[in-house]
Amino acid sequence: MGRKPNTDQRRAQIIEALLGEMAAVGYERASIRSIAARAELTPGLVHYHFHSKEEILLALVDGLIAEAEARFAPVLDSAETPARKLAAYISSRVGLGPSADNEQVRAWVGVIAETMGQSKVRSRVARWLGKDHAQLAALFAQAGAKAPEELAACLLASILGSFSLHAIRVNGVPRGYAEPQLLRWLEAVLAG
Amino acid sequence: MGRKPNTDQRRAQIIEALLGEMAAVGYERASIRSIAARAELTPGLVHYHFHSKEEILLALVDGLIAEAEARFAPVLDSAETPARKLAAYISSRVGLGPSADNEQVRAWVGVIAETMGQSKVRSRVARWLGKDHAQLAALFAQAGAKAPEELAACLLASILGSFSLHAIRVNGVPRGYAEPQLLRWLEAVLAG
Amino acid sequence: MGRKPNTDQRRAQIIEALLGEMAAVGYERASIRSIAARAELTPGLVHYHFHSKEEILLALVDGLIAEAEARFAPVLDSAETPARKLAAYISSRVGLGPSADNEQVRAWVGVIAETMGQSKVRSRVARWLGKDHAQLAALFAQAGAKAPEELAACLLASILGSFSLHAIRVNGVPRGYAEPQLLRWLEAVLAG
Amino acid sequence: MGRKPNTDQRRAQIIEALLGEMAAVGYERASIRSIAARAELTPGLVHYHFHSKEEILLALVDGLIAEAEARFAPVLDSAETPARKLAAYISSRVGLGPSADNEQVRAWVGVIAETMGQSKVRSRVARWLGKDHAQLAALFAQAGAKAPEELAACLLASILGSFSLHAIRVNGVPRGYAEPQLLRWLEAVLAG
DNA sequence: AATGAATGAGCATTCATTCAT
DNA sequence: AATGAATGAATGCTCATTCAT
Repeated sequence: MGRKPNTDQRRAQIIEALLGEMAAVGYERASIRSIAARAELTPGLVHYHFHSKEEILLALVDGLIAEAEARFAPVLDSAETPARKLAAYISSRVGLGPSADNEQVRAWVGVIAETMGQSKVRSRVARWLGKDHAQLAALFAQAGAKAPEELAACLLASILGSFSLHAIRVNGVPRGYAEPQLLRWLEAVLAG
Repeated sequence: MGRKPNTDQRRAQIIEALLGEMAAVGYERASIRSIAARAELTPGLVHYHFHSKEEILLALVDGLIAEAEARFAPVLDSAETPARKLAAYISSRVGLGPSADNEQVRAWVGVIAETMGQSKVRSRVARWLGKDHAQLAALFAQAGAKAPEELAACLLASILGSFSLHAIRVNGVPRGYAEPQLLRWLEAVLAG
Repeated sequence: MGRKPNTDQRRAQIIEALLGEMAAVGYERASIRSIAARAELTPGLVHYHFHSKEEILLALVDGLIAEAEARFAPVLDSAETPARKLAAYISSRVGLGPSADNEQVRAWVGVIAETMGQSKVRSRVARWLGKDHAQLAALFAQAGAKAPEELAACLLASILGSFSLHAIRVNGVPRGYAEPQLLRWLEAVLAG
Repeated sequence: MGRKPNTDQRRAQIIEALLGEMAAVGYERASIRSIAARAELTPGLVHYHFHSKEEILLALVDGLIAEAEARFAPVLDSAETPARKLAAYISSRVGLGPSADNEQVRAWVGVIAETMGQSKVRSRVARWLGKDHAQLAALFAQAGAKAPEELAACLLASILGSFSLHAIRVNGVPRGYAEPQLLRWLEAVLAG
């Protein structure tokens, strides 16, 4: 009857290891060896569970996207007004708490960079951000704001940028600045 | 007697080629060969003018920073109030026009990613952003805004993020959204 | 499950190939490619079994030293007087017979040269020769010879030099001169 | 009328620089650049005065041989008996004094190693040592020693080996051991 | 499912040498 | 005589990937 398949667990292990490597050294400098070492596996086994290095990256990207969506979806439903939904979006993206995962934020910066040279990564990320953008623009429109598409873009940019700023570790940048300031901005924008 | 040095020109050529490669495929996938090919030089000559690949990157980073500073410095002096200086900063960073260089923006995204794995790149970028952050925070303070350091960070993040968003080429994001929306945000924030 | 390791055999193969290359062209001109070709392996595999070229050299040096020691150790114990031990030492080093390995002698000359630029090689060789020197000096002292440390040095030098002379292939130098002449010298020195 | 040719001086400068580099890192690791730097010249100029790197080495070898011969020739004539001539030979080769040139000794070890891979170097060194060997053998024969050719080989080996031992810097080896011990050996050998 | 050997292309870099000035 | 740019082959090494066990 063979042994129990553990593919799912192994894949998760490997994806997690790539996340760590990307946060530490970036995608290109993460080798199959170093990923395997971090996952406490052998290099051969990594290729048994993933056809290629790119495939691990794509799985990681899918996972990061799914997690981000999972953080927003429940609040989206419970918030009642467009304004509250927008506020919930902001909090779900940059709010501190268990989600303020250093490695994940750094991995995102790496993913964004890979976006430029790897079309499959780009198409996944662009499709997701496009969807988010449309949703946010709709909420801004429902809330009666002017130039809702520009506002949505501005919000997305601020969030992505806060990841970069965090990754660069710039001196003088206060911790946890993003959520209150973006909420303040949201209020002003919806008011005027 | 002897041959006229042309190192300055060659170095500029090579740096420009790296800029193009980074915009196209990122730093790690830019090989000395591809850089040389883009600059129409031989690989050996690249190493004659630069000790290492990292050195080219550092020169590129220095150049990008110098250019960004050169765009802001003149307007800083001519603007008379802190509010106008902040507005000038925004325009100098994200304003469209001859400076809206596609390649440069994409190169910046690559540089930010390299920030995570190459300490020399990080220290240069972080030092520069730290200086900018301090300057912006001071201007916000002079303009009487609350939480000036957070505002400065928020502004920097929005700018960096607009580069990422641009590089990813997300569907639905309107062109040139950043300048008007950031100026709108600035106004609101300074109004109180 | 899994594949049987053959690293030991492969490493031996590679070390042997370096020995041959060193005898033929010296260490610096022995490339990983030429070593691999001689061992009938691919260059990548050489680096799979050895981290670096230097590591192969160090393994070779260790092997040469171990072999030299293995040739002397048994006779050391069976010889009964200091004089006989010294004679045994000479024979074990320069005696003709199955051990008069042309390649090995030439490799030694290469190793001695590498001693000058590679500190790890030097420290290994110097430590071993230092031990031998001390042992020889003690034996000379026990045999009642004057200036035992000088004699030990002179003996070591004569042996090393015989390797060089052999490698250079000087015309007129008779084969197998070293053992009888060094034994003759030993007798004279112990006599008076 | 053009400038005064300084080729001879430049060539001497370059040869001297190679000597220093060989003593420091060996022939293969001495690059034209490093040789030029040591000679305080430009790399291009090195190739103006020497057609190739090998040519510099050959000139250095010729110089080293000429110097060694120049040290022995005068004493050879002034010494009256074969025994004294042999003693003079030993002193001229390993005697301390102004001739105990560290760099030169180390360079010799490097030359001997190059002997193995570069036939032109080998032929020069082998021819010279062959001449010396014949001369020494003749002197031993005139002095009535048995096996003069073996003795001559043994003497040459002892001298070459003392260079190696010096280059390796073995702990415990007393300074200046070679001359007295070789003279002692000479006496014994001629007596018996 | 897992191991570790094996491959071959590619990498940054070094270097002797040539050449225009 | 001298400089410094330019070339192209070679080097040690890394790495994703494949494969036998």
